[in-house]
Amino acid sequence: MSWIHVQHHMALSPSNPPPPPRLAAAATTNSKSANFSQIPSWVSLKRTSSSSSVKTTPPLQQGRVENLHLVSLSKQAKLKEARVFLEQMDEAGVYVTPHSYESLLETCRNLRSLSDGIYIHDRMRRRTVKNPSGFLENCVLRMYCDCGSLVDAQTVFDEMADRNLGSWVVIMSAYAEAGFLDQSFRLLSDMLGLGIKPTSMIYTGLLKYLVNPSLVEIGRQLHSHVIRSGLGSNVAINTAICNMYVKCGWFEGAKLVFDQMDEKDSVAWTGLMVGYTQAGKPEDALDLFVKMVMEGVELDQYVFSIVLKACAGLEDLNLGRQIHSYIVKLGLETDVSVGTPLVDFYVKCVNFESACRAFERISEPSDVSWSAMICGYSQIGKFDESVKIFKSLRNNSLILNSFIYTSIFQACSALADFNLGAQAHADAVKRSLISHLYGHSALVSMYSKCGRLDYATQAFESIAAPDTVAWTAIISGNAHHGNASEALRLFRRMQDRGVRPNVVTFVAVLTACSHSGLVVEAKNYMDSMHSQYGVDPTIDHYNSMIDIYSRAGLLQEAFELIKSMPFDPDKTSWKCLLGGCWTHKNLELGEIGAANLLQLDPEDTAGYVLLFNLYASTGKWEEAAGVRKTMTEKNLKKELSCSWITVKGKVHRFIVGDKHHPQTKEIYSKLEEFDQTLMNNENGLLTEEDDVSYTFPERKQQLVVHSERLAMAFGLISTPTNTPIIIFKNLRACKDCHEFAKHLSDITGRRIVVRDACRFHHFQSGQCSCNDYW
DNA sequence: AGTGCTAGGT
Repeated sequence: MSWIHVQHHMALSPSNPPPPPRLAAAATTNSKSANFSQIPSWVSLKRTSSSSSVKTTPPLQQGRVENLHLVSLSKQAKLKEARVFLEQMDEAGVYVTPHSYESLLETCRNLRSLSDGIYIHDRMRRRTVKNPSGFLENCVLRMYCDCGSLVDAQTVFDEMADRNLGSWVVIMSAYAEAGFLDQSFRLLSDMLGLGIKPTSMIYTGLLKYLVNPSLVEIGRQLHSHVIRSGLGSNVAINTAICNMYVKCGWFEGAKLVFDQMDEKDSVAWTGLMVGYTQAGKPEDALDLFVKMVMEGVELDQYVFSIVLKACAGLEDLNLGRQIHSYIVKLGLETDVSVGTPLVDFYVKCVNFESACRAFERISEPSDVSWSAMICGYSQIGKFDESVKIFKSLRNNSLILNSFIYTSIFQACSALADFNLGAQAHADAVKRSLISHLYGHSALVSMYSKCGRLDYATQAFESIAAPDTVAWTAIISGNAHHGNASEALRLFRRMQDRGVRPNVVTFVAVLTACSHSGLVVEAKNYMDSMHSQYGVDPTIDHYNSMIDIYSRAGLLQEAFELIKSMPFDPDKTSWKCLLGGCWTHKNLELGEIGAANLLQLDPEDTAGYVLLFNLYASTGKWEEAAGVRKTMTEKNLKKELSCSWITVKGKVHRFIVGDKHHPQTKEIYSKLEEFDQTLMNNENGLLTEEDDVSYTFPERKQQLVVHSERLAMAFGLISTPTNTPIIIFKNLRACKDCHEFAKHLSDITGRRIVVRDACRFHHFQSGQCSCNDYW
């Protein structure tokens, strides 16, 4: 039994749509030559009695249903099934129509599946398609080009019987896109040699791949050729030339061409504005917009998207609002291509409420619109809202893109949510939605900030060609985990690979030095930044250096640097000095530091705390009392200290002296097992966790357990002994708790990781990775 | 035919 002898009828007409494919149900009664077991019943043409009654309809073309099924498989991107089905059609001798081939080739192109494309092409040559039309040949050609096999494309092109202008466009553009401009131009001269007159498509196909400053000379030559060939007034070509010049950074050329265009529509204007905006000249783009409006050019949604981007670049809230009202007047604010950049504009101007309102007006928000909102929430620190959007998009099977995943990795970094971060990572891998570099760098940083430097390293190693940002992420990760030597080794490896460090890289390098007390090395990096790397130090670098000197007790050097650096010292500069003065008990410089700090910000709580400690540690109790009094008068309250730990995906938060946790009893009794001399606060200093009233000497008996210890104790009783206890806290670790963690790691044999506001501490066998230097 | 918005590292 073969299909081609079976009658066709109306089963597939619109009024009687086919039932959904029932793949398994159809696997029944086929015999002999062809095995049709995988064909849905509505394709195999065995019909029941009811169908034979519709005899009035003329039989459709033989093989029609099979070809429809083939096209349907290909449209669903089921190329594997399509190949199996093709073979069955072959065996049954069913003709495959050119339209089916066209559809299959298109799917191969879209999926970039060269192997399937080769298979289809082979089959076309072997089988029925003896004289393919020029159109179908072009489909094959385009398939090879899009699948990246220019060699095959060239062979097809050379052997084409029915070459048309489209064929030339396809192969020339493909060579240009792949960077083989010499081949494109070789073909252009072949073409001219054959007396074929190129159309505008030929030129625009080439011009769009010349948008690189190094190619501007070639672009100029092509431009002059275009003029000589008589196409100098073609709008499309001139627009493309204009785009090429502006994206090559040759603004005069672009303007010249633009001004000489007789007719220019919004596309030409938009292109030029894009060029200016990308080149960091948003003002010029906005000038063009004003001109455009005055000349009465019709404005479309694309115009507004780029204008809003320009406004966002300038963070010009006023101008943006004016344009917004213009958009509303034109009734364009519900259009997703206008609404989305509008949301982004308000986010960039840190006006989240307006962003929300703009978002609400979009009639059909796209994944890009949601992406902009996710960024907005992250920007105002509402990372949990970002995560909420992500989860609801995912649960509702809405479209997600690599931008969204990148933002979610960032949110997980900020929330230190390892579980969600790892889940999102797996999810993104499954959907092939990790952006090549952006996503990977965000992953490196996410894993590192979640305390998993091992995963961060793995994520980094999986990047084929890490760029400056990716290297910086892994260097910074090692720096914060206290692996200074590894950080510096990576810094050298980066340079060996020819990747240039930038300002941020040096922040990471100095951070590594700072956390390990590498004063000399830091000084060398600082000195070589400008001379050797051409990177000018910013105040952040100077502050790092001040911090390094101060921690090392080189307070005079720190002070000299503050006075001599080419920036006005900011709060951080003085705070670094003051911190060092406390640790190294230098009253004189400490008072200078505190005076300057409190002059810059009289409300800086940390400044008072440091000064209090400085006085207390040098026995100046009267002065210390004065500081405390000032704090009370100013009603300065410290940020509430808290520590948290994730157990089985649930976050357990503790504050100082917390007794709210359901397992409070077990937690406190666990703590009592450990040495009482390691209770906190024994030295009477004010720590980050303490309320001022608890820490005064006369009150020192009133001990309150720090949040960090509560979290550690809870970790001990609720996690398996072979796993590290990972604690996060919002403030810096206090010295006593640090000692306590060392002690705990020693007697319990557990690995303990504590991330405080500055860095990670890895405790093992009574030692900390920071070597007590932090 | 030629055009747009969203993302990484301190």
